[in-house]
Order: sequence, then structure tokens, then C-alpha cells
Amino acid sequence: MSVSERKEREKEQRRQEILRAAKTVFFRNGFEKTSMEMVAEECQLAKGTLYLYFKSKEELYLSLVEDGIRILDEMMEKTIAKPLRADEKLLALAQTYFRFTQSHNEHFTIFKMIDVGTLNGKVDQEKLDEIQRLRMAAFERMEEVVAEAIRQGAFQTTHKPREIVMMLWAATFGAIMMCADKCQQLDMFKEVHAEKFVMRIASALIESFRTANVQEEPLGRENERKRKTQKTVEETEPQKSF
Amino acid sequence: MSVSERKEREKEQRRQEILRAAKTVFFRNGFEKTSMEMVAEECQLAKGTLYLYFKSKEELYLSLVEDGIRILDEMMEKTIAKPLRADEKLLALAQTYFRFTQSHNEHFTIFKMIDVGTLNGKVDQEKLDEIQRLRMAAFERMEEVVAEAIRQGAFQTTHKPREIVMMLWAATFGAIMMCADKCQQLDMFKEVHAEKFVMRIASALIESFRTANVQEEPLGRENERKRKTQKTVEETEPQKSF
Amino acid sequence: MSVSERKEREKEQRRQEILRAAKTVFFRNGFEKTSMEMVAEECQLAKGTLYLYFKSKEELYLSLVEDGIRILDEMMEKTIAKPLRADEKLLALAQTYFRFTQSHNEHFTIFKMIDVGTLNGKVDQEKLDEIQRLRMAAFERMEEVVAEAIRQGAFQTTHKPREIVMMLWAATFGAIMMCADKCQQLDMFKEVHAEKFVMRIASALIESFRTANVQEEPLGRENERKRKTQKTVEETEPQKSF
Amino acid sequence: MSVSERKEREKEQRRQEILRAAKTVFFRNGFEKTSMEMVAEECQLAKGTLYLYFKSKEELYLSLVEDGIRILDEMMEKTIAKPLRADEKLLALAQTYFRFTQSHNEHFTIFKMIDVGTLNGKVDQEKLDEIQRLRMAAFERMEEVVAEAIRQGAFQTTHKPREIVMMLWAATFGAIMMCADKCQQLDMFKEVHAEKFVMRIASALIESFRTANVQEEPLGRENERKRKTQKTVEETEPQKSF
DNA sequence: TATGAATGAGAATTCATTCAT
DNA sequence: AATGAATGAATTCTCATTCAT
Repeated sequence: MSVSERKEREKEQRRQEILRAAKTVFFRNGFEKTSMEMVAEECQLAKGTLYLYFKSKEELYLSLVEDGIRILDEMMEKTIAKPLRADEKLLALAQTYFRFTQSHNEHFTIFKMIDVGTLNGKVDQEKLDEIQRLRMAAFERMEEVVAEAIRQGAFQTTHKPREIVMMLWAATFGAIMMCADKCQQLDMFKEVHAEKFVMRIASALIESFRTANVQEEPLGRENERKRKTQKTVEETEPQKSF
Repeated sequence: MSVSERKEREKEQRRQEILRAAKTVFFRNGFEKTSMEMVAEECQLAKGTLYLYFKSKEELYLSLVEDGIRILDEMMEKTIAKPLRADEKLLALAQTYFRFTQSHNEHFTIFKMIDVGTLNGKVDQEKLDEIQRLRMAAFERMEEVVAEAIRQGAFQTTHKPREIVMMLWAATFGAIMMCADKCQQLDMFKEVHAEKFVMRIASALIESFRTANVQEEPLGRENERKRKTQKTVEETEPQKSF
Repeated sequence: MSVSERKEREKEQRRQEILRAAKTVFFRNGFEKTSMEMVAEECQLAKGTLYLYFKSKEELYLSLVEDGIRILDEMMEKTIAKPLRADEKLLALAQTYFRFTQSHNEHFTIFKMIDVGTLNGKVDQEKLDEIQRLRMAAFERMEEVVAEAIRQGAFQTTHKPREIVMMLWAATFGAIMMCADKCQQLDMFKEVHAEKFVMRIASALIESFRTANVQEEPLGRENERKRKTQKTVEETEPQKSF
Repeated sequence: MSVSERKEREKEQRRQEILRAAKTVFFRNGFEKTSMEMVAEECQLAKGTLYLYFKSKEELYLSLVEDGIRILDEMMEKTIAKPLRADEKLLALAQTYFRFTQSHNEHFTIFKMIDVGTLNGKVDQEKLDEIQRLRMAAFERMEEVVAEAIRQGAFQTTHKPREIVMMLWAATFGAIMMCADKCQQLDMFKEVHAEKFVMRIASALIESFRTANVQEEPLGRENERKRKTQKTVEETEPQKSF
């Protein structure tokens, strides 16, 4: 037993070492400009060995994405566990997302490299599903927090919890992207204090949930077809309010 | 004259035809996974012909980006020209951005695919500068609108106009990204009415600018170093408010 | 008549202009690295036009070679016409060859670019023959000079005139090549006075023809087969004299 | 050890096999007209494999040149080691050069095909330097032989040893070139016994070194500028003697 | 006659993946 | 399990030549 256990452990270590190397070089060069040869060199293994641990370059990439998501997930879990009010937690979660992109810049940069969708057919569907599941789980946890905030009366909004999470997530993501290096970053964004910037957007949104907006209506697209036909002002002219 | 004019026009048409084909296939496969061969096939020309109109694959790609930015720029200009109040214009601009991403989905998708690093040294710096200039110009126009809103007393915020534009832009971008097809889109986003979603986020932000937030401080990073040393709660713990 | 004459003249001028342009760019870039496009640009004509005057890139090249040979031929003719003793003329001819390579460096460099033999099948055999004929003619004229030198008693050698010309030509050619730029020139040759160097070699050889060398035997290979079989020392060991 | 040794040996053999194939096809077609595909076919390997052994087509070519020079160098070394008088050795060296061009015709032909410009920037400067060094070394060894001949009183010439080597080398090279197959060889040269021809020229030159030529002056170009200005007869008119 | 747009057959090189050892 | 040599399809780009105008 002890022998096979050690072997198992060593195998896992090797796998981790490959992932580390891949993270380094993918981050440095991007997905397409990184060759398996480069990964092999970085971790001092032979090219062929990589294929004992990962079925393809795509699968290696996807494993990194998975790792990154797990890390983010754990960070968010810890934040949720903190003794804060529900509405405070939401802001803290935005901060957590931002801090993840800073402390795990490689992982975040790697996320952005390719659309996971492109990998369809090149990797186990199973693995893609697992990632989708992980991301959903994070969302659901956040929904819980929002639901609590509503129960506690912190939010008066008529939006559903899920919608609130989506809005918060989207805005936070946009803020982070704009500040991220390695993007087609506009000069002006180089000068802002990234964390403050992200937090300001997130808290502005959260603030807006505290007071009910009477014009709020569901964000769903159920009645979309009908609307299309009647061509309301709303679709052709800017909406002046909600 | 007439002959050379016609030739000129035909040449421009051919160029446009290549751009159309390129847009189609770059949109479908992304930059790296698209070969010049594929573009050539799409527009029924020989591979070599493409090089009569574009110096390299990178330049062809960048021309698409440039076109897209010009289109967006024009759309935004028209919105700004509308007889609306300044604060209404800001919302209308967010909508314009969104509508651009819908009606010119290929262009928008192509924006996102760009990895600036790939283009370095392969494209005229001139062209890159021109694009940067266009993007800056759009921002500056939006700043004007914000400045007007402040002058009109619609916004009480102490933020500088530029900061407001950045926040609005970032949030809108994030919202659009989350709803965009080709992203690692989460299932839940498939179910929202994209335009409403984007507009809701934008208007929530705009709303927050109407009332001064007393805790507001500049977003710049000037005093970053000092802060680093004194390690305030703000940097290690989630901020509870602004 | 006058009209067709003018046309004829213009056509010839155009041809010359193309040749001039080709000479310039072939010299600058070499045969392979020169494209017809470059030639066209240099002479401000369209690519297609070049093919009205020259059947192919190879034929254009060969025409340059032909021109060069004609120039050299004329220069040699003038030298031969000078009122010098026959043996002096031979030295003068070596000098003429050298001076041709200096004053018509482009032509000479172009000579060396490709083996004329490689053009077989890519150009009119006729043209190849014409070039061969021109080169032979030059040789025959030199033979005449040598024959005269022998008749005048300047040379005591038992070599046939043709052999003497060949030796002189070969040595002169070698000397010029060694001093030529654009070759894989050894450093040391950069420091010699090229003309003196060439002339010294030529005159050393000419000097050697003044006195009969008793061991001289014909340079022909008639009896080669026989020799091969008997394997003399001469073939395996260095010959100590002739 | 034995395993890795065998692998090492096999790898070297493969390298040699590629070099052999490359020699064959480069010899047949020249550098530009040979494609890596052709080399690959000749040695029954895949195109990509060539790049495991040679960084580029240029490097493969240069390796052949290097090999050739090494072979010639060894042959010359053996000749120099022979128990001959210094002046006899010089003749023997010319013969050695000639014999190299016969027994290693491919290598010699490949020498001539090289257009150094093509290799610039595509090959390790180191390798180019090594080749330059090898060629210089050969020259220096020959200089030694000449210096000895002078010490032994065989040569009365006032030329410096280096100049003598250069003259001998240039003339021998010219003679060999004229007889070489793949050149724009004149018909008449097909009929001479190449070795005799080469040797005759070399020995004529060597003979001329035995007796001092009173008019000898240094071949250097130190005082070139002065001469340019005073425009002596020597520069415009053929020199009648030395 | 002159043009120059279009062609399409290559060229060099890269690299994910396989497989014999 | 680990290796790394070998593969060969794919990619970008070039250019001599043709041909409709």
C-alpha cells in the first residue's frame, strides 16, 4: 500500500508541476504562441511525458482554468463565511473577485485567452460540464447572500436575487477588465487605483438596490416576441428611465 | 478619368469584399484559428490576392477592428447629437454601445479576440495609433456630455467627468460581455433580456451620480505608495461603504 | 517609314531602360532575391510590360549577361587595336579585363550570379549559343595575339596559342575573383591593390612564356585513358616540374 | 551509458545522412533552387525532421561548406607534412587543392554557390567566424611554407610570403574554376587535362618567384589615395612590365 | 502597346501528437 | 513511467506569369 500511495502522491506532484509550468508559459506567451515543447522545457520533462498527464494541449489549458476557478471559489467561500451583514458581504465579494485577479493574475489572464466554448470537441465534455457547474455554484452562493439581504430588509428592490447577482457580477467584471493589463487597455485606465475603481462601481450598484425602483420590471425575455412586433419606443429610442 | 475612376471603385469594392469575408471567418473562428486560406475561400479569391490589399493577416484583422471602431464612433456621435438632456444622453450612449454590439456582433466579437501582443511589430504603428486615437476621441466626447450634466446640476457627484465616463463604460462593457454569445457565457445570462439588463446597470450607475456621495475621494493612484506602507484596513478587509 | 522607325527606336529605348533597371536591382539584390516587380518599379513600368520585351526573368538576366560580354568584347578589341608589341598586348588585355570588372562592376557581379548552364530550357537556346559564340570570338582574337607574339619570337614556349590564352585567362580571372567584393572574400585580399595584384600575376605568367620550358608537353587529354590504367606517379604524387 | 552512447551515435549518423543528402541536392540544383522538401526526400525523412538537426536551410548549407573546408584543410595538412622541399610543397599544395575539387566536387561546387549575403542574419555569426578562421589558418600554414622556401634560398623574390600565397592561390583557383564542370565553362576547357593545366599555371608562377624581379614593389594599397590624385600613366594605360 | 489585378504553385518553418525504446 | 526522435499537416507569405481591358 505504502508504495502505491507514494507513487500516487508523486504522480500528483508531477501533475501539479506541469500545471505550474503551463501556467507560467501560457501567461507569458498566450495559448497559441505557447508550444508543448515550451511547457516541457519549463518543467524539465520530456514533451511526451506531458501527454501521460494531459490528453492534449487544450485539456492542459482547461485544467488551468479549472484550477483558477477553484481558487476563486475558495476565496469567495471564505468571504461568505465572514461575520458581515449580507449587503456588506456582496461588496466584499466584489473585492474578493478583484483581489483574485490581482493575486492570481496568471490564472485570470489565462481565463481570457480563449473562449472555453471553442474547446468543444477537443476536451472531455465532462470537464467542461464540471467547470460550468463550479461557476454556477459560485453564483448560487451569491444568490443566497442576496436573498438574505432581502430578508433582512437591506434591499428593497423587486429584482430577483439572481438578477441582482448577475448585475453585480457583470459590472465588477467590466471594471476589472478595464483595469487589466495585457488587454487593449485604454491609457486613462492606467492611472486609476484599480481596487478603488472596482469597488466604487460595485458599491454604486449595491446602493441602488437598497431603494426600490418603482419602474422595475423583470429582466427576463419571456415576452420578447410580442414586443418585437409592436416596436415600442423603448427599442428604438433610448429609455429615459426604468 | 471615367475608366480609372471605375477601376478605383472596383478596387475599393474588392477591398470591402475581402473585409466582409474576413469578418465572417474571423468572427467564426477567432484570429488564430482562421487562416488566410479560409478568408480567400470565403470571398472566392486566390490566397495571393489578399496580399494585394492587406500586407499581412494581422493588418487585415486590424482593419476590421478599425472599421468596427469607426462604426461605433459614428453611432455614438449620432446619439450625442440627439436633443436630449445630458444625463439622458449618457444612458442613450450605453444603449448605443449595446446596440452596436448587437447589430455589429462580428465586429464586437473581433474586438474581444484581439491580443494586442500578437500584432506588435506586425502592423504599422501608425494604424495602431489611429485606433487608439479614435477610442480616446469617443471617450472625450462622453466626457463633454458628463461635464454638461454637471453644469446643468443633474449630477452632484464630486467625481471628475473622466472618472464617471470610465465607470459607466466599464459597467456597460461588463454587462454586454456577460450577455455576449461567444463568451464563456453562463447559462443564466441566456435568459435575460440583454438590452434591459445592460440599461438597468447603466441607469443604476447614472442614478448614483445624481446624489453626491460624501465619502467620495479621487480614484487616482497618486498616493498609492504611502498607503502601501501603512496597510490600512481598507486594503486588507472589505470596505463596508464609500 | 519615319513613323515606324521612330516606333522602332522608342521600343529599343524602352528595352534599354528595362535592362538598366534590371542591372541595378539584380546587382543590388542578386538574381533570386530580385522580383520582376522590383525591376518594374525601378523603371517605372508595369510588371506586365516587362514581358513584352523579355520572355522571362531568366531571359532578362541573360540579356544583361550578353550586354556585359559585348562591352568586355569591345574593350578588348580596342586594346588589341593599340600599337603595342604582341606580348605587351597580352598584358594589356589582362588589364582590360580587370578594368572591365571595375568600371562595369554590376555586369561582372551579375555574371557570377548564376551558372549560365542552369538556364538551359528556360531561355532560347539561340541566345545561349550567341553568348557562347561571343566568348569564343574573344578567345580567338587573343589567340591571334599570342600567335603573333610567337611569330615575333617573343615567346619561346612550345605551348599552343590557345593553351597560352587559357592559362592567362584563368589566372587573371582567379586574381580578379579573389579581389572582388560580394564574394566570400578573404580579409587579406581587402588590403591589396587589386589592379597591381592582377597585373603581377598576369605578367608573371607572360614572363614564363618568354623562355621555353623543355619539359613542356601538350595539355590535351587525348591519352588520358591509357594513363588512367598505368597509374603513374604523376597522378598520385605531386608533380615536381613540367 | 551504452544506451545513451548508441543513441548519440545514431543521432550523429542521422546528421551525417542529412548532410549527405543535402550535399547531393544542393550540388545538383544550387542553394536557391533546392527546397528542404527535396533534401527530405533524398534522405527519406520528413521535412520537419531536418529542423531537429539544423536550425534552417541556411545553417544546413553552411554546415556543408564547413565540412568541405575541413576536408580541404586536412588534405593540405597532409601535403605539408610530406618530406618535400618547401618550394616543392607549394606546388604540391596547388595539386592538393585541385584534387580536392575533383574528389569532393560537390563540396567545391557548393562553395561557389554560396552568396554570403543570403546567409547574413540567418546563421550563427559564430559559425561564420569559425569558417573564416579555418580559411585563414590554411593561408597561414601556406605562408609558413613560403617563408621556409625563402629561408632556404629557393625564392629570391622581394614579395612578402603572404603576397606569394595570395598570388598562388588566386591563380590556382582561377585555373580550377575554368576547368570546373558546372561553370559557364567555355568549350575549349573541356579539352584540357585539368590537373596538368592547373599545375602548369601554378608552376609557372612558382618559377617566377625563384628569380627576383627588380621592379617588384609592395602590392598593398597604402598609398592609393596619393596615386589617385596624381593620375599616373600606370592607372590609365596598360603597364608594360613590372 | 501598356497595364496591373489575379492567380496558384510553391517556399520555409512550426508543432501537436505518436510511438518505439 | 519517461523519453525524445520523427512525423506531416498546416500556416504565412512570395512571385513569375497571364490576361482582360
